[in-house]
Amino acid sequence: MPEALSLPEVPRPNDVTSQEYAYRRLRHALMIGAIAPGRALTIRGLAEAVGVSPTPVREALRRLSSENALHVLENRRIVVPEMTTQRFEELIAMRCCIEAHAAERALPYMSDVKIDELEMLDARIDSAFEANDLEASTTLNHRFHKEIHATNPTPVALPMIESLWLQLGPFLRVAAGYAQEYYTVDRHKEILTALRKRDAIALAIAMESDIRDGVGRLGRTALRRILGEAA
Amino acid sequence: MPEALSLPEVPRPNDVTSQEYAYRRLRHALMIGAIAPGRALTIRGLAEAVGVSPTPVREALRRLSSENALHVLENRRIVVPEMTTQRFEELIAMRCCIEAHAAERALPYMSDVKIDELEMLDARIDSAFEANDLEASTTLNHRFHKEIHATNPTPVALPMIESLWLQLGPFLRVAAGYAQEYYTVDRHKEILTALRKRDAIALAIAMESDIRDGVGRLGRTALRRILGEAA
DNA sequence: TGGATCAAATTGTGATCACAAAATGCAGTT
DNA sequence: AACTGCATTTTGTGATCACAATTTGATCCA
Repeated sequence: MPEALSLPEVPRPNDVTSQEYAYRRLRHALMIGAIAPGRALTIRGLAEAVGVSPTPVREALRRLSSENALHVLENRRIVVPEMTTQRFEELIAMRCCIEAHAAERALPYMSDVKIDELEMLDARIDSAFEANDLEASTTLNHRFHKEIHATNPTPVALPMIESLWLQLGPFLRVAAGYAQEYYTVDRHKEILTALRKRDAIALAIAMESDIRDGVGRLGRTALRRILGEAA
Repeated sequence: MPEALSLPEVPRPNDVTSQEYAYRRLRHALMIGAIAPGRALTIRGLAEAVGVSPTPVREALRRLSSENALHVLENRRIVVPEMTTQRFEELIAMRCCIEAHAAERALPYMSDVKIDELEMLDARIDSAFEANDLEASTTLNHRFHKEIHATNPTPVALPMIESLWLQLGPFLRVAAGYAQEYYTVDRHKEILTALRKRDAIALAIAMESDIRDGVGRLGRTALRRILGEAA
């Protein structure tokens, strides 16, 4: 019998369907790395954990699978995907590609008050970081990026970016566990500077640096150690 | 009562689930533009059209929604998204961004025999194009691009690219209907030349030109006319 | 003619059940 | 101790049913 799965609580407004609620619970758990790569998920197990019947859970699982946050094996068993060097490198490269693109397109719509708000958000990220609060730091970092990309409302880019975050999520906690000190040079400051100057090229570079230095460096060292141990 | 929905047939191997089959039927229909933007889809209607019960259809619909090929309104009604100038421009720009990226990364893995195969595929596209066979021409064009991107097996990029095709699909037939003569300069030749030279920059440029000149130009004129008529 | 009202039909949602396939656990054998 | 064979349990799948919300369409009134 698999150990019971506990999903972090998530607020449930009155009008959300069971399917949507199951989706949010599971998605949030994956996003903050609460479920380890390789973990197998059963429909009935999730149904019990969330407190709904199997039917809405199945729909939630299909959604997550389509976002590539879950993987359905040929056995039809559903698992959190394992991370490999190749996949990790691809995810980071794709994040750079799309997020630089999205940031550049958002730049013309960026206002000074918006940049002020981003600066305040960055301060909160620093606090969460110093407090070693991985969940808050991850969530706030996502919000920082999302606020930038969503300045120009982009129905196309945002879902793709969030899918990439979701795919990196489960690996985050693993990576953080392997890095003795997971600090990052604060590239957000460079992003903010580029925004203030309305410098598209500097913005793209800063965005790429932030991604590669943050998750990128963290994950690479973690992967090296994991693979090293396995060998 | 809404007019009955007829979905193009799709082969059904013995071991595919009803849910997967419903997904494939609907996805293919959307991809080749067989369902018009704005069309509302009902679960029971689809279940009857596909010949399964509502349950697997619901899962298929969730998958397509997560790929942004369908849109769930607040009424919980599910519709094929309408195309707007902004969304169209975004989809094309995103295709350029990701497909150029993917093609560049595939380039080092490209063999001469593979390029030969692509050349033969391109010839078939020309034939389908001259025969005014929109479905075949669309399918083969997708295959041409997919063969390039999948040269380096990319579990990350491919699903995102296909999601973009899927979002453009329903609009394709509309666009083709508005263009009196939908011909395109054959940019595939430029792509092939860049591949043979192993020229990454030329490849990215050719890829972008192909996308913008093909669907891009076609859609832009169509949108202009549609919006012109509406005004 | 245009708009409000209300009953009937339609639709999405979620739980339950039955079934088949796969995984699991336990003997028994070598 | 390791492997095989078989019964049991677990698991995914799909159909059906009940229920609530929405939509539809006809009727009535101004």
